[in-house]
Amino acid sequence: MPELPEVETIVRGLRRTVVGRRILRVRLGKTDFMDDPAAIEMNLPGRRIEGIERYGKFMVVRLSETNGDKKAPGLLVHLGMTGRLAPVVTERPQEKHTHACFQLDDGRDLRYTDPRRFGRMAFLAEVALAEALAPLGAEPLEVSAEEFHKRLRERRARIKALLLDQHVLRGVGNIYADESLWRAKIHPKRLGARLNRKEASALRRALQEILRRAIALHGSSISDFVDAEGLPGDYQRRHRAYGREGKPCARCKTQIRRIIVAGRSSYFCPRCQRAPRGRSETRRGKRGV
DNA sequence: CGTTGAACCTGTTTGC
DNA sequence: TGCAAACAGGTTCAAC
Repeated sequence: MPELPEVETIVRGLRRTVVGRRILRVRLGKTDFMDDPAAIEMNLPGRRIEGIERYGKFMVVRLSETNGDKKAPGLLVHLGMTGRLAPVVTERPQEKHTHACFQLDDGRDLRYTDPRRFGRMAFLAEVALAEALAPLGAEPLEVSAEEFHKRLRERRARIKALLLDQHVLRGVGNIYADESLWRAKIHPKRLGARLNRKEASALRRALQEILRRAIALHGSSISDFVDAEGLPGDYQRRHRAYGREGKPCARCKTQIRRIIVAGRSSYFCPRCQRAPRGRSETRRGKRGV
């Protein structure tokens, strides 16, 4: 469900609705996806939510210090595929798959639900938070053209794999990778390092425009994604490649195809997005010397 | 290094 | 209708 635009949507909603609130009490359900559930239960009550930040697909709920024990502590949250984090009135019955319920001081709970439990949750102090986020790559909306191109040239994987690799860029997932490749007319199997400056530049621009637009429309709601206020996103109606197998390309009417690249379904237009030629980009490299 | 496939877990959709 | 297979917005790890 959640890629950068969806996480950004949630973060913005939470900033408006829960920052400043104090956590009174914690109730946990299944905890197998949490780093240290006991630490969450023990450390959150009594702390105030100071702010919420996004790093790629991660959210950091900044918490107040208590008696100087933990320095600049925060709750690190990743929504995985099906995670949701939203405030609801305490009276509301718990939805199925609610694994964390943080009772706030204003009659609401901040609840985390996640059927598949691919998400992640951890209470961490300043240093541990920084360590957890350090391996992440560049923020797609901030990366310069030069750095973007450089990061692609440093690696020898396919462009689709690079876009999905959170160590290269943070926050891009399967939908926005395919959408940006379609827009930039680049085949997902191309080697990232072989994109020329113009192509890299076009891809960065496509990615940024798509992400900005998706954020403006509150993300893509494919099954049941809803923001902090329970509203679905609208960007799924703008999808030009993702999930459109067999449907006509919006540019040339050729049927969109689905192939597996980097282990993920990849949708593309076989006419607009030319396949890499020769063996060089599909196999090992040049023939034996 | 890079790729592939499997694993983690549950729910929904598709196909026979 | 029923059941099984395929698939899902993500990440990680073993094996090649």
